[in-house]
Amino acid sequence: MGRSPCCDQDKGVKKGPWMPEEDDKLTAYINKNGNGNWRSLPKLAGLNRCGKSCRLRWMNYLRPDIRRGQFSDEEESTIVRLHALLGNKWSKIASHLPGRTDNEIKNYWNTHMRKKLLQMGIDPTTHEPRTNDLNPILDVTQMLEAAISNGQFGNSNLFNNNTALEDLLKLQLIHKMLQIITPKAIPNISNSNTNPLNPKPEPVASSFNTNLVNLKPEPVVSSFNTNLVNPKPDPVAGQLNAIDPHVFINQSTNEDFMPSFEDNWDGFKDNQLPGLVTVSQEDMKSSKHGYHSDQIPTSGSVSVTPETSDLNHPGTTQHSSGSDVLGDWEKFLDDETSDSCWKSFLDLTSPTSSPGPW
DNA sequence: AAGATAGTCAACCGCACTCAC
DNA sequence: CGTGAGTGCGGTTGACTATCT
Repeated sequence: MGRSPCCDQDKGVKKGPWMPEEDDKLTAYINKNGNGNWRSLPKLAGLNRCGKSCRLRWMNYLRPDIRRGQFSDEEESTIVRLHALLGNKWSKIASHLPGRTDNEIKNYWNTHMRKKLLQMGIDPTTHEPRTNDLNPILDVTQMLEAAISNGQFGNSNLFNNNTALEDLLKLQLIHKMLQIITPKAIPNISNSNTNPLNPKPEPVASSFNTNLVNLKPEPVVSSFNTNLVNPKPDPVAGQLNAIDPHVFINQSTNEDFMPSFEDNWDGFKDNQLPGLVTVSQEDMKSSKHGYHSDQIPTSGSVSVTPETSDLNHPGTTQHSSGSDVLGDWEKFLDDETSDSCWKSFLDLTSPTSSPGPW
């Protein structure tokens, strides 16, 4: 539109921090006359400021209903949820937080909450686990792919030979994904890095679940089908963007609504997962497929031996053999109450499924 | 103790929207 | 319908403060 600036900058209007006297003048004027026309207000109030500056000062600082000070946990939680829903619509977010200004929320987000989310391994923009945190998955996937096609494994194909190692690798993959989706529910296999191919320490998953995000395991299907596993748009996830179990958005109407997630969650948590599995390097080496020594992961959960593993996590069972674990998983997967998505997920990783990494 | 670096937050800038004319 | 004034909004800046070296 090419409109002229609201303030004639050549007239030397004051900029920068407001003096207490200016605040007094502005407050007194608005208290007396209201905040009608911002452009004419400065002159009428005897201020050498542009109207925009006056408006900003009033809206963000001088308004009597402004609430200042630390954000409460509840407010933080609300901001995270609303940001997941609305993005950087600070004014809309602010409208849900009485007494807070868009500017204050924006600053708080950029200085505190972004950092917090990043530390938790969450992309503050997408509210999804960060790509780097998917490396363990990708790595295991690559292992699986390599196992399928790599000549170094000899003529045998891991997947054509339905071995314990194959299953263990699958389970390892699932475990990593569960950890990312439900970090609290799925403890680490060990304190060591669980990424077999990348010895770098992972972002602190244990801090993932704070009162900020209020994480119960998220609806698995929507999480999986958004951008982690299946690049295809998911009809359910498309309508229910389950950033937070307590706040959903109907994207077609852009209105918040609260489905009964508790029921889903109850169903989910009742599905106790079988104990986690560890595979020692010896297991790998002794595999009948002749795991090439160069290919053996040197650290991480895949190579944790019973002697070195620290599996005394609550809910984690140490097994003397992989087959016992597989039995548990089999039961879990065969259980009528189990979420069928796990079955289909396992199917996805099988060689009979459609081509591609999954 | 002093300089460097990082963190915080008020304020500015410019674009976009609404509405009156 | 086109134009411009008024306003709202989001990104960015820069001054100030705290912490580190």
